[in-house]
Amino acid sequence: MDKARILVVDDEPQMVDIIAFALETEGFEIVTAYDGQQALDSVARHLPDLIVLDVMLPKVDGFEVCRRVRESTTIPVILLTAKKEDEDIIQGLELGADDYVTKPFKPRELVLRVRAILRRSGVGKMQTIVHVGDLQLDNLRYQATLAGAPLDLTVHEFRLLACLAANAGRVLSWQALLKHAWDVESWEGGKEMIKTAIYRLRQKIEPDPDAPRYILTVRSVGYTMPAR
Amino acid sequence: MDKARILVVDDEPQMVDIIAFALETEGFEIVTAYDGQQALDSVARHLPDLIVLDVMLPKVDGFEVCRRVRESTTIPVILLTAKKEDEDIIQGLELGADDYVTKPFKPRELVLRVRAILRRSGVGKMQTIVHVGDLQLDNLRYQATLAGAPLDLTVHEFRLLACLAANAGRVLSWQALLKHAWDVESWEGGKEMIKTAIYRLRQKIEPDPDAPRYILTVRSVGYTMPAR
DNA sequence: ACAATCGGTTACCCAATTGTGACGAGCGCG
DNA sequence: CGCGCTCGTCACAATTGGGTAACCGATTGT
Repeated sequence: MDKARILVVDDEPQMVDIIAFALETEGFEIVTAYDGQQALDSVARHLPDLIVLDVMLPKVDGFEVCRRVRESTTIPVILLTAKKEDEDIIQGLELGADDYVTKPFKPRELVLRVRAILRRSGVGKMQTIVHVGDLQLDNLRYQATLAGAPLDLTVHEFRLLACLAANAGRVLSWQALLKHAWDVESWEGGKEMIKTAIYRLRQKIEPDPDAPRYILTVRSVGYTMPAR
Repeated sequence: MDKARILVVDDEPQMVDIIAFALETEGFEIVTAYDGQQALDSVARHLPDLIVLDVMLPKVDGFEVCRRVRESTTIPVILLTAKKEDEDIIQGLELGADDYVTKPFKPRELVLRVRAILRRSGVGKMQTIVHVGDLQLDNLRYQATLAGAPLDLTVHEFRLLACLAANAGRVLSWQALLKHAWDVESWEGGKEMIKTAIYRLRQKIEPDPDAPRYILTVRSVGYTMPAR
C-alpha cells in the first residue's frame, strides 16, 4: 500500500537495471518488461501504480503502449527517450503521458518525478485495513467490523462503506459512489440506487438509523463519513 | 468552478503574455505576477489551482516561492528556467515542484503539462479549507464554522459564502455570485434571488444582521466580504 | 424444486429549500 | 427637497431531495 509498484519498460536491460535499482532503493516495488507487448501484459497482470516507459520499443512502441494504457486505465505514465524533439514530447503528452524525460538523465531526477506524480495521484491503491473510529474494514477479505463486531454486508454494501471510509471527511456525490462502489460511470437510476443502498447500509450499521453517526447526508451534495 | 485558475509568474512581461495567452485560449483563468513577492501575495489572494513559476525572479526567487507555497498549500507548481543544469532541476523537484520546463519551450507543451498536472490533482479548483478572520469553510465537507461554532447552512448558502470568502476583499456582482454559487450564467429573477439569499445568509451568520460585518453591500455594484 | 438473498426499480411521504413578488426604507442625484 | 432606484425584509407556494419500503426478477444455495 505504502509501497507503490512501478513498471519499468526499456529494451536495454542495463537501462532497466539502472532505473530499477534507483527506484528500489527508494522503496518502490519494481516490475520490469523489455518490449511493448510485455509491457501491456505486465500492466494487465501486475496493475502497477506508475509506468516508466521507453518510447523506442520492439513489438509495440512506447507511444502505442501509452495510448492503450491511457485508454483503459488511469495509471500514470512517464515516457523516456533519447531524442529531444519537441514534437515527440508533445505527441507523448497528447497521448496522455504524465511526464517526459529525455536521456541521459540522472536517476535522482527520475525518482523525484515519480514521487511528484504519485503524490498527485493520491493513495494509488486502497489501503488493506482502514480504521475510522471504531469501524474497521479489511479490503482484502471484504470484511467489516464495528467496535469489534462483524458486520454482515453484501458486496456492494461493503464497497460503498469502504469508499466512504477511505474518503472519510469528504462528501462524496452519488455519482462518485456509483463509480467507486459499482464501477459504473453513469446509470439512469443511479441516484435512486445509491439512495436505497445507503438506506440499507444504515439499517445494518447505525445504532440508530434515524440519527446516523457513520453515514451522514449532505443535502444536494452527497454522503459523507465523518473523519475521526 | 470548472475553470481552473493559473498563476503565471515571470519578470519578463512578454513571457508572461505568451504563457497567459496560450493558457487563456485553452480556457484557463489567468492571474499574473512579475516578482516573487507579488507571486506570494497572489497565491494568498487568488488561490490559484496551479502556478507557472520562473526561477529567476526579483525580490523572492522562484525556488523560495516554491518552497513557501509547498510549505503551506498543495498547489501544484511548474518551474521555468532558461538553464538546463540537472542540479537545478533536481533542486526544484526536491523543493516539491511538480514539473520543470526549460526555456525555450513550445506553449503547446506547457499547456499539456498544465493539463496533465491538473488532471492528477483531481478537482484542482477547490481549496480545501478557507479562512477569513474567524470564519472557516471546509470545501470538502461543506461545513462552515464561525469562531469555531458550526453554521447550519444550505448548499446554496454555503456556496455563496464560499464564493465570497474565496474572493475576500473583492466586490462580487450579483451576476458573479449567481454564476459561481448557482452555476448559472443568467436568470431572469437572478438579482432578486441573490438579494434574498444574501439576506438569509446574513440572518444565519451575522451577530447583528442590521450591522453586518461579514457580508457587506456595495450599492449598485454587489456584495463583498472584507479581507482579514 | 423450493427458499432465501440480492438488488434495481418504483411509489409515496414529508421536511427543507428556494424562487418569486410585494412593500417599505434608505440612498443618491438632479 | 422630491423622486426614482436599490436594497432589505418577509410571506407564500412550488419544488426539490432524501428517506422508506414494497415489488419482482435473477441468482444462489440446499
